[in-house]
Amino acid sequence: MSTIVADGATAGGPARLPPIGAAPGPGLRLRTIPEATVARLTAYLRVLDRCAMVGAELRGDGTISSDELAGLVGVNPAKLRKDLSYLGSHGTRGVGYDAAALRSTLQQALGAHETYPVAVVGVGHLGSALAAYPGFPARGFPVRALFDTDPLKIGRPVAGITVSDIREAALVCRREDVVIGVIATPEPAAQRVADVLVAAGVRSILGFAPGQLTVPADVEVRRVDLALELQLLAFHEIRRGDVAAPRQAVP
Amino acid sequence: MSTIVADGATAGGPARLPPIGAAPGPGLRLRTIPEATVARLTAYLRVLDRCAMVGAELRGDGTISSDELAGLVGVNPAKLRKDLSYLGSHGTRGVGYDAAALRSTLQQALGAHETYPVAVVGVGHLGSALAAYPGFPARGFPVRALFDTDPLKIGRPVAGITVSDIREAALVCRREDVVIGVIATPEPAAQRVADVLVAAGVRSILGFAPGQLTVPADVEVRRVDLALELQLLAFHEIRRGDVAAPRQAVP
DNA sequence: GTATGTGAATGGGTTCACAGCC
DNA sequence: GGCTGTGAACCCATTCACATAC
Repeated sequence: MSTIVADGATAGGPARLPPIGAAPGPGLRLRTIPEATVARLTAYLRVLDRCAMVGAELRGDGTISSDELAGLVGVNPAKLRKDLSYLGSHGTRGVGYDAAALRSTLQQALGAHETYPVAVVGVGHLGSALAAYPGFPARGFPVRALFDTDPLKIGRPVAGITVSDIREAALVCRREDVVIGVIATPEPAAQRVADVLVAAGVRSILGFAPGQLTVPADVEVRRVDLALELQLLAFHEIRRGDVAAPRQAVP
Repeated sequence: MSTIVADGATAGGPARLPPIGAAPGPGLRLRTIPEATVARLTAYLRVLDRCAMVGAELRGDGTISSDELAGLVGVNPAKLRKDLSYLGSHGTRGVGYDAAALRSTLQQALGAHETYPVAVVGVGHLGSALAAYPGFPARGFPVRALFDTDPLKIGRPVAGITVSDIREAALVCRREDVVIGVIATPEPAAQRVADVLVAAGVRSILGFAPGQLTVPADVEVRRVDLALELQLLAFHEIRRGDVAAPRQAVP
């Protein structure tokens, strides 16, 4: 399912959307952007951030071409241009993109200026690691609450955050403005936890347990299945014939 | 010489499945199977495993219909049938699939009877959690080696495995028959670690660091970008307008 | 009647190639 | 000259609908 975002210019597309006259909110127009594109936009922003910090990798005049940026990110230049065109972002033909302006546009479109407090449910090995994962706060996702059911864990600090009883989820999530819930519990508890998070008002969930989660339609769920990733790698091994077939099971 | 760049996106990657002629096992026809299908096949197998253990959820005669199985997994029945058709798996029209036979077919196709030893590089919070993650050995991926560069960690046991010096990667990987390498280091070290793993003979890599990894063409890389998952969830929040309106912008 | 297997239709996303502008 | 922006072609994946088989 694809989606939407801010835009200023009318880009290509089968049916060109009429320029929205009276924008509802403050100043942002909406168009649909493929999710795959959104994922890459964050990569572009990340690289531009790094360039901005290092102050290098772009030319003296502060511009960068689609070829250069695409090379840094590792994608096809045409894809990058099409991605950026969804934002109506204007580069300069014959020159490239103004790095600072592009960075600002991306930040705006991705909401990178905002902060999205996160709650992690399940303070086992994985949950603890996520609580301490530096990449989350670094990209605007501070972990502000930890939940568990284990009385031995509740009340104790993990990665600087006191573990709360899952039964207080509604209270704590409201207090901490939690926007995203992460489920790092064993599989059997995952659905129950999802229900609790939804009841607590969380409408975005990242789950690490395999198996489906049933949630209301207005709740967005993403799943990361770590074992599945290994399985897909293993499948390539099989296909290569690398793994010595131990037993020959032939029907 | 030819190198390939690991493509970033979580879902979007073009499943390149070259119709390599290396005839695999006899009897099993491994044509090109879409990667998305492979992912779902593992889900089907997982559900069938659970049914087999519980002994329930399937009818007295040991059959299960595409509607039933699809319902349990949470996918479209037509999709399930098409997925299974890639395996040439024969159900019985008017009846359904023999659960035991289907399970066996899936195990065979996915190599689920095999074991794929894993090495985790980077014994920080995340690496330690992965070393202890029960889902890995449960699905045939025992973690057999841990690597780090920190002298304080080397030689000490984590999750029952002694941490080795990364400089001994080649030796240890060969000794432990490591097939898959997992990179759980901070971002700056990721590329170096990938090089080391490749030199050690590992041809399947799962990376948790954002940013691209450059590896030889015969090495398969998958990436899990945890912060990106949150970013995509956040994007949906923005689209919904849930998050307090981003401050006015747009020149 | 019931449920599979599969061509056909649909839709999303990537790549190509070139028109348009600097 | 160089580089962006974008229609069009292409490819992969999902969904539909129905002929086929039990």
